[in-house]
Amino acid sequence: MTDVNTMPGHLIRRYHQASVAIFHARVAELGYDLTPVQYAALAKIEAQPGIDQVTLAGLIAYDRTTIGGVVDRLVQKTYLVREVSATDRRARVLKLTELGVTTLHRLAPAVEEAQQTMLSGLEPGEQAEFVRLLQKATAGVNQMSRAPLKETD
Amino acid sequence: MTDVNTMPGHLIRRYHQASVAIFHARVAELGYDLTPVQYAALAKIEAQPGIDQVTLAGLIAYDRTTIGGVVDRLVQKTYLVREVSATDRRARVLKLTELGVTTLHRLAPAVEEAQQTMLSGLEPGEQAEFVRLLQKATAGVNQMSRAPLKETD
DNA sequence: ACAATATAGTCAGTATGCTGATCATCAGTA
DNA sequence: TACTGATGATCAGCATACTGACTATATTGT
Repeated sequence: MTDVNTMPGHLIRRYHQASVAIFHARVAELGYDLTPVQYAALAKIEAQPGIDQVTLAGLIAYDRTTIGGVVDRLVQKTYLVREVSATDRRARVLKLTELGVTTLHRLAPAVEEAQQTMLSGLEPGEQAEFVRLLQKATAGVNQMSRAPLKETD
Repeated sequence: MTDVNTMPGHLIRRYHQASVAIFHARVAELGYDLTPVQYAALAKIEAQPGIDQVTLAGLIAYDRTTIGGVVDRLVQKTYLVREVSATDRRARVLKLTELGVTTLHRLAPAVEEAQQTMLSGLEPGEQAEFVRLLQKATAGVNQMSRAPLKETD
């Protein structure tokens, strides 16, 4: 009898679910309403101002269709500015606003705490090993996703 | 500089993404179009015929709102029958159809293979340890999800 | 220069998940 | 019995993700 609750795929789904809930709770405590995906996008755009949407998607392993909506919402919240690229009129260039930068820095500690909370079921000694294996396992299946990571970072 | 690509939350999102893609690919090879969530629901209903939606949701850690739509689609595909409970007119009782049972059994090997593929980035020795840690970590954050697992199984 | 191809982005449609509200029904109690 | 609260299910609305198709613009090859 193969119980779904012992299958990696099902465990991953549940863990992801909880991880999003934890992130949301921490961020809400500070009075913000940013999703993990939105946060990751902001963080990457800060690191590489002027990045276009497809490159951004590659750097954080998003689907290029999804990124459009994410950027829309961030622009709407005035964390971002999206402009047509001067060198390629197909491309949209992304930059953080001042509010975007402030928000990102203000949320950083809460995001770090959320990561710790996600690992709180493990012994301190197990946590590092788990993250190592998670990185390795994720790297192993990277190409099987529609939105693989492309680290030209 | 804390890169999101080293954060557990971000890794688990990516891993989940790939895991769904792998599942979908394997199932599509057999000519089916079932999602991981739909498969898990079918598997649990087979194990407990006549289960109601809330109990089902608890057993596989779904949100009770989500389960409605999942069941809708499974009913539409004629894998399931949903009837008003004889003992509690609020509740909907779920049972597999013959097609549902056949499909479930036909997909089982592909689902097993998908689980193996998800772990393929790890050494054989690491896989068991990873699954153990994943189970432990997931159990540790179970209560922080809106849809915690309730195993009265 | 022109045709073929590739790329950036969007749109429509579908499936999970969530929040918060509502409705119907059930169970316990005054 | 009538009231109160709890519970099963649904609905509206939003945010990720996916598929597949489409437009506009660049690039490449002849």
